[in-house]
Amino acid sequence: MPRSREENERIRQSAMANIGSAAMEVFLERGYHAASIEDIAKRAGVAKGLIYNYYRGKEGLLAEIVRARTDEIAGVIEEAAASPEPSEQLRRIVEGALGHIDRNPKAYRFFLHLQTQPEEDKILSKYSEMLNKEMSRQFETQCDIFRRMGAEEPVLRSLYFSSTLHGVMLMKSVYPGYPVEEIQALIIREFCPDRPR
Amino acid sequence: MPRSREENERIRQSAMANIGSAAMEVFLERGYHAASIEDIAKRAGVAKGLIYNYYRGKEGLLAEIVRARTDEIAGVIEEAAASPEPSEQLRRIVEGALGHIDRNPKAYRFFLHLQTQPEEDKILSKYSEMLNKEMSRQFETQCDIFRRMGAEEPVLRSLYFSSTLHGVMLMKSVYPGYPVEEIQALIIREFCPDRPR
DNA sequence: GTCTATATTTGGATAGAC
DNA sequence: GTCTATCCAAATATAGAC
Repeated sequence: MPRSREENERIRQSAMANIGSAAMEVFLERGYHAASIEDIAKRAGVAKGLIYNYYRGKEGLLAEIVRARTDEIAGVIEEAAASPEPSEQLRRIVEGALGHIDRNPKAYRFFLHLQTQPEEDKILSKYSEMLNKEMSRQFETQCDIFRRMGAEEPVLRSLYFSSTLHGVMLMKSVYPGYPVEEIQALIIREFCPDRPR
Repeated sequence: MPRSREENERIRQSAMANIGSAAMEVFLERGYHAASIEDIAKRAGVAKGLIYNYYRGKEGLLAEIVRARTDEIAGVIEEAAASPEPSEQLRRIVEGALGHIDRNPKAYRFFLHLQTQPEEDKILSKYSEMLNKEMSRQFETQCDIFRRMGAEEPVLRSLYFSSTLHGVMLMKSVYPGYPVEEIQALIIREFCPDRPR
């Protein structure tokens, strides 16, 4: 007796998710170029061939992962924007960004690895581009926040803020024992003035 | 008539340097994994086979480049240490680091790409390790500087300083129009108090 | 000392059986 | 829907001629 359509659909969904998360794991562990389809198939417990049934190939897998990441970045902004207070918004950005990286340092490392890909790499630079674009959006919002806080040079200040924040994320993702908590406090003290004054 | 030993030696030196710098160029342009020996040979204007006469292979070429980089890092510290004034030392570190990256953004990007290589990549993580070690040395010196400046928490402050500095380098190497000059002024204002007080 | 030709390996992708 | 077997391209590395 043939499987029902619903049953098939469920199987497809589950297989696809399974392969997707296996790919995520292997990419984080090995990096994009060094990761092989073979590895991913092994990790997912399926045959190589099956992967091509669900994804366009290695690049298709990456595309999926990058999309998930941009969603995540957008989520942090959205979270921050929910507050009416600019100083509080900034604090949420800091906490959102550092909290996420603290939970999963390998992920940020991977994306950083991706973003530092040489531009000449036509395949990968496309995805690096996507990440940059999302970060640009975040940056715009940030500039607004600084404007509303009455900064003299909001854009420059926002840039300085971003630099610091990304520097911290970078260090955290590269050096295991990095004390995020303390540093986070420093950033907040530096950039987020207390409301009551 | 056979060539003299000196002549041979000269030719060897020159060929080796030629290949080495070609490798550097191609690595910066393409990244380690994507760069092929073929590319490097073409760039150097020699045959593929010859490269193996001078280097152990692709990895040997990378080793050479990383060694050059660690020397460069050490150079910045040395330069800074030449000043007796701690605040001035710090300023030299900032200027040295940012100056270098401004002159050659691709290089920093490449090394960052290398350092964000997943740890599981046994081959590359070795070189990533070498870079980290040199940076640790730099960090130690930095802590001393902050100590001598009378900071309350020199290590934490040094860490924060490094984070900011590397964040700026990261942004500069990824975003073309990044205004290093202005940001550099901000850092110096923040971390390097004027001597006369 | 350098080149050309070739061996070897690896990994992405496809075709067809079950 | 999944697997096995195979193809094909690319790239590292080596052998041997000049």
